[in-house]
Amino acid sequence: MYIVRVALDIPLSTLFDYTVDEVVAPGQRVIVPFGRRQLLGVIMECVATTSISSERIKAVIQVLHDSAPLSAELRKLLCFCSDYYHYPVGQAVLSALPTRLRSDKPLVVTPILHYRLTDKGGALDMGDVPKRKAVLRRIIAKLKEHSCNKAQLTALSATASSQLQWLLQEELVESFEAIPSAAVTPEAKHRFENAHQLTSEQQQAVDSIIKTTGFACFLLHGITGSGKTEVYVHLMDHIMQRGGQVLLLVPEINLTPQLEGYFCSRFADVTLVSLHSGLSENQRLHNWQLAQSGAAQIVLGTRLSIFAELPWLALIIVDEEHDSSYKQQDGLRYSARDVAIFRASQCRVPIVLGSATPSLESYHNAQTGRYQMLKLTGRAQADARLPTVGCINIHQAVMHEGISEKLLREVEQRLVRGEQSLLFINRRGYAPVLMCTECGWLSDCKNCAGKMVLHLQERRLRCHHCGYQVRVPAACPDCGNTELHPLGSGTQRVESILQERFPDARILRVDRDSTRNKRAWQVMREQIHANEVDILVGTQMLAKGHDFPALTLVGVLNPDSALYSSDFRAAEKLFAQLMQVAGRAGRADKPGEVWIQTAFPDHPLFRCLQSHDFEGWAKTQLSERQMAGFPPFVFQVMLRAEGMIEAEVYAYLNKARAAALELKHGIEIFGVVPAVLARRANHIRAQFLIQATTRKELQQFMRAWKPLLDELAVKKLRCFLDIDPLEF
DNA sequence: TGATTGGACCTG
DNA sequence: AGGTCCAATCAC
Repeated sequence: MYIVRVALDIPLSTLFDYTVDEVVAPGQRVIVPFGRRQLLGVIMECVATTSISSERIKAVIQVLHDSAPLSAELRKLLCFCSDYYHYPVGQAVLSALPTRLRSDKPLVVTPILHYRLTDKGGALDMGDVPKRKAVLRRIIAKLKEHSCNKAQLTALSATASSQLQWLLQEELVESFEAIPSAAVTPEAKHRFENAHQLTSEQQQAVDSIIKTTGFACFLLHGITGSGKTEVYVHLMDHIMQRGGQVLLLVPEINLTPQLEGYFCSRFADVTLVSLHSGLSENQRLHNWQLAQSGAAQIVLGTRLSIFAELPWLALIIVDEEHDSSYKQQDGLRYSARDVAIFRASQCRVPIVLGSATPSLESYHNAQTGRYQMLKLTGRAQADARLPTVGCINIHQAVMHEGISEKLLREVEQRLVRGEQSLLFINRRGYAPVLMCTECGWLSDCKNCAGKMVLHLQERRLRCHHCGYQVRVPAACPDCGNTELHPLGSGTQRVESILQERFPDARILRVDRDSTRNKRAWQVMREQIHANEVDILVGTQMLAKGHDFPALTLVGVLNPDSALYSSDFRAAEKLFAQLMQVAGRAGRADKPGEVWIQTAFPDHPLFRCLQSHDFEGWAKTQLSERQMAGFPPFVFQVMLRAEGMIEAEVYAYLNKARAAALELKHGIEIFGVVPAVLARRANHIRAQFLIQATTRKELQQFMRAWKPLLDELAVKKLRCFLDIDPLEF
């Protein structure tokens, strides 16, 4: 008879002890009785004794052998996260598993179909395939390199799936089942397409990283176009030569198919898998197991892939490390970048944080010597120039409904020259609020403290916080006045203004509304690349990744709200975003121009942007942060609560705050304040902040405070702790 | 009078 | 979380 300590998906910070009569290993999945029900759990420890009396302890119902046990390394990582983020250990463990492994239903492994050329297809000469069938040619070319799964092929184009059907019908391509292999040691069997000569800066960066043994954290600070990806490729090659696995984190799902295609083209015969929430359950499990068995040499994924098991992990890369999507905003509120650093140190492997605009946290750590700074200052293609950046003072310029005459002229020039323009505005919909010209009525949401956004196309007012929508009223609901006036502009309004001014221009709007359909964004990217678009209007979606070679003009419409935001990170975020969007312009042989419409053309943010001076910007920001006592000079935790009754929310937070003050830890405890959106979906939201000058102090305080918090917990309220919060 | 509903308590 | 137990409240 053995005793095991089991992690269960229960919001309690303990493990549960069970007896088991067979020999088991930690990390195995088990089914256990829990109250009246049965739950799936993971064995975290095998122990000799328990404090649970023999009458109360129950026996494991079944030990599952259909999946490999979680490694000690991953279990330790998850325990660290549970501890650091003060989140129930069982929920932390279970939330890291692919959904199929969290269910107590037996695992039926449905094989993933792969595709390869038949003999008939292999005999096909590229000359036989019509030039006009570009997608078909790409599929065949890809399959000539290696077999692919469906996801890899459909990533090539929006129409790839129907072309694949045709190829199968014609028996040029056949499918076969890929069986997840048993544990393997990766072999250096790949062929490396070393297409580019590294610049000396790139070579130096690669050399510094590969010469380290054990843990080291590098901040790869490289301007857009300086060839960070090429550094990654060379590092990966080096690691894979030695039989190691590489974990590459990227901020968004949208970026994985392109990157997956790119790395596959650089490394023939490499097993690369992606991990993100967009995969089917089956595919996700399959890829997870390929990583776990060691068969996948490269794992490319979003934040959740930081919990992938990699027995031969030898390098972690976090691309665009400043990106806030690395922070999970519900449940286990982890920062994948920070967890990655912990994981690298635990595994004694190097980690590379890459960015053109590092987070001030990382930049500060590099300045103080905790990380090693590696700089790429030159563009990889020597002839490519940085875009010129200028400001248009909106108080001195001739404006047409929010767009300056100057910017419109610039757009016109691009139209004449057959080049593309991009107008960047971080607001979707037609106008952010509708107003009555008579009585001043505003389109408030009935469930939230926010305003309903006017969507003219759909003729709806929509709340972006709770999803509530109504038809646009014909008259003011308060006074009956029929003159309702849209205030401010969003992407839809900019699109219609441009269409009016340039009736013949092909305008494409890219925001969450226009790309809601799964395929839509990919179709649009293809249109942009095929030069079927003259003017792009879009939100931050357009700023991330993706080169648009014909793009030579970027206009930024109203970024000023970030300059006087209550969120101390708003300016940092804006700088990164503008740097990124500016990087879209003029990447090929044509120089790019960026025009920013602002009321504050002399603001240091724009000054630094004009001279492409990240370092100057970072230094002014860091000294401001130091004076104000903000991160990265302090470490924070936020306690938030939401509930239907305002008094209950505040009563809970005030009690929690009193308990914190009572502990007399000498750390800073701020007052209870309403959240930025004080009411959302009819729930009152409030919060308070605690900060300390070191992580250690904060964690010591948390260890004393957390049990008191658990005692205060009220069922009717949703309460949660956010360690190292990014949003306020 | 039984039926419904909400809160406290517990899970090994 | 989700289930159970128990008591207050409700409809007739």
